[in-house]
Formats: sequence, structure tokens, C-alpha cells
Amino acid sequence: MVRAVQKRTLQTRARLVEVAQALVARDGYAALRVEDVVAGAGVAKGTFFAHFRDKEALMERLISAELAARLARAGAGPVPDGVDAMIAALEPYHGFLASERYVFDIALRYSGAAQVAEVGPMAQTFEDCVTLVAGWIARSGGFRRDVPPDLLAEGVQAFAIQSLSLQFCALHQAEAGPARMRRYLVAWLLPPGPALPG
Amino acid sequence: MVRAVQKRTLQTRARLVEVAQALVARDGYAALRVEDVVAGAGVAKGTFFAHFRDKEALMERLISAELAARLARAGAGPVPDGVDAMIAALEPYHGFLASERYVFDIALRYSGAAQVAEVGPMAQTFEDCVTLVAGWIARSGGFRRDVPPDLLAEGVQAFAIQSLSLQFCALHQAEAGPARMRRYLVAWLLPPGPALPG
DNA sequence: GCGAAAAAATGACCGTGGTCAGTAAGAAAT
DNA sequence: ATTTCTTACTGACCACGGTCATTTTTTCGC
Repeated sequence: MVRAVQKRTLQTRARLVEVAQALVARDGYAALRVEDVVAGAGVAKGTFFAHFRDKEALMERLISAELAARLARAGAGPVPDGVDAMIAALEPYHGFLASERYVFDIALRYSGAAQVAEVGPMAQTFEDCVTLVAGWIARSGGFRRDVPPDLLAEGVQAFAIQSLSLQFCALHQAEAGPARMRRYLVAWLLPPGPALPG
Repeated sequence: MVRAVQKRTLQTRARLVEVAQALVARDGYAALRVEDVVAGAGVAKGTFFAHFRDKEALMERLISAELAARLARAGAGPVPDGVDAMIAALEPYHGFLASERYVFDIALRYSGAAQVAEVGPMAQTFEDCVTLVAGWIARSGGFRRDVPPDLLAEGVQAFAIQSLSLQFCALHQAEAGPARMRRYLVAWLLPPGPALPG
């Protein structure tokens, strides 16, 4: 016999999330302490872990929610008709991933489902992003047609991650994220040009 | 007046690394505890942190050493002349990255230099890999020539990371790593085929 | 050799994520 | 109402990475 979830449960969880969001807004994601969250919510430490597997599970929830919101706004806009328009359309989404090293790390770690038969919110959001981009590619006219749109979209994600990785890295900081991304996408998404000399 | 490094220093550091490697060989990377390392080496905990900034600095050293060794073996072999040969040549390198989730995470986090004007061993190894692949592409005949080889090589790295990410993920486990990698590289490295129907 | 200065090593201590046996609160059964 | 069963909550406790004032060892000028 499975009972309905108690009202109290939902209240407690909501309060934990609320407090966490406020703390993140003030100090950023990396600075979040579980002890501060429970203190702010007025519950014991153990309660936190009754609601979230671990600290990162809360992080996944917070970060994927923000990503999903930004992705939804991108999806509501017009279909981008070229590489530059696509980069611009995805900028808020990628900008958030680039905002904090910790955010990028968590996003990457949870971008795949954590366990068999369980697709977390982060994995869902990443998949939604691929689906959105694939739709753009299929509908727009300017992209190469010898590769299926969803494979191209997966590549866009791969290049985005590569660009962001290098953005966090001193070695290649000379070239900004969007500029690097542009070089990748021109080569990946457009019909090929003539062979280079040499 | 800057003094030479003491013999003792090198001995202690070598012993720490040695013990750590033995523990990793037995229990894997994720299970390594600093306290076990110092106990095995017969030194105090503080000594460890006099030799390594933190636990991950040791991890970077261990993991990048293994990666570099595998990369060197790949570089000693013949130049691969196509997508399948390239995947096969890089398999030991990628296989190690896929061997443990923790290894993959550390490798990614340190694949870029940590600080300005300091290129860590992991970043160096990743760069060496790109250089090696770029050389293969430039020397071999079968790849597209409308994009410079080093950009193509960076793309190979991006697709490898994408494939490995998805390998750790339940959602896409249906398709094995090398098979997925192959689809990406055919689209990325080869001259384009005719447009798909539809 | 000897004394001073630098380098290396020590271990008690701290912060923080995470656990778990025990308790309280809520929802059914009587 | 009272008992029973389930779910939610508690907080002392542990694990483990990391710090730092202090002590030991080494090096170097004399």
C-alpha cells in the first residue's frame, strides 16, 4: 500500500530549494554549504539528505532548472538561419554554463543519466537542447544535408563543450569562446568550401 | 640565494607516488585516500600537502602519466589512413579515459592549464594528442582538405569527449563508444557525400 | 666543527559532506 | 480515543581533505 506524499514533505523540500536559490544568488554555486541551507530552512542536517541523495543532487536540480529556462527562451525565438545566428541564439544557454567552473563541471557530470532507467533533469535538458538544434538545422536552409540533423546537433553540443572547456583554460584564452565556436561550426555545419592551398 | 632541492625531498615524493600507484593498481583511482598514501609512505599527512597542492594534483600526475604513456605508444605506430584506423590507434588512450568515471572527470578538469603561465602535465598531454592527430591528418591522404588539420584534430578531441560522456550515460548506452565515434568522425573528417534523401 | 638560516616534516586541529539509530508526527485501523 | 503502522525529522557522530604553528633535519658561511 503506497501512501500519498505528505504536504509537510513538499513544504520542507520547497523551503530547502528556496533557501538554496537565495544563497546561490548571493554567493554563487560553488560557495553553497549544506549546513547553511538547513540552517536557513530551519531543519536538521539529516533532513536535507532525506530529500536529496547528496549535495550534488540539489545542484543538478538548481542548475538544470536554470539551463532549461534559458533553453526555453531560445526555443521561443525565431529559427536561426546560419552559424552566427545559432551561436547568438544559444548564447544565454552557453553563457550560463561558462559563468562558473563549478556549474560547468556539474552540468557535464550529469549531462548523461546517472543510472539505468533514470533520466535526470540535467540529462533531459541536454537532450532537449540537441532536439531543438536538430529542429533548427532541419528547418533552416543553409546547412549541409549529407549528415542527419540530429547527428549535426550532437556535434554542436560536442563543440560547445570543447569551446567552454578551453575558455576555462589559460592556454587558449587568447581566442574567446564564441569566436572559437564559430570556427568549429563553420567547418561542421556548412557545406564544405574548396580545398585549402598547400 | 636559492638552494638546490634536497635528496630527501625527491625520495619522499617518489615514495608517495609509488605508494599511490600501488594503491590505485589495487583499488582504482576513485578509492584512493590521502591517509592511506601517507600511512603507506610512512610520513605525516601534512607532508603530503607539502609535495602536492591537493589530492587532485597527485591524481593529475598519475593519470596524465598513464595517458602520456599510451599516447606515446600510439605515436610510435604507423600513421592511420582512415577513420577506423584512427579510432583503433587511439583506442588505448580513449580506453583509459573510459576506464573509470573519476579518471574521465579529472582528465577533463585538468585538460586545460589551471593557471596563467602554467601548463600542467594533463594539459600538455591533451595538446600532444591534438598535435599527433593533426600530423596524422596532414600526412594521410584520405581526409578532407578544406579545413586545417589542427582544427580537425581539435574536433576529433571534442567528439572523443562527447562519445566518452555518452558512454558513461545510461541513456545512450545502446550504442558503444567506438561505434558512436565512428559516426562522428566519418561526418567530420571525410569529404562530404551526396545529400541525403528527404 | 659550530651556529644561523632555510627547508622539510609533524600531528593536532578544522570544515564540511554524509550516516544512522532514535524520536516525533501524521495517517489509517480498531 | 487508542493503538498501530508509516513517514518525516533529529542531531550526535564519522570520514576525509586540507591547514598551520611547531619541531626536526639539512645546508652553508665562518
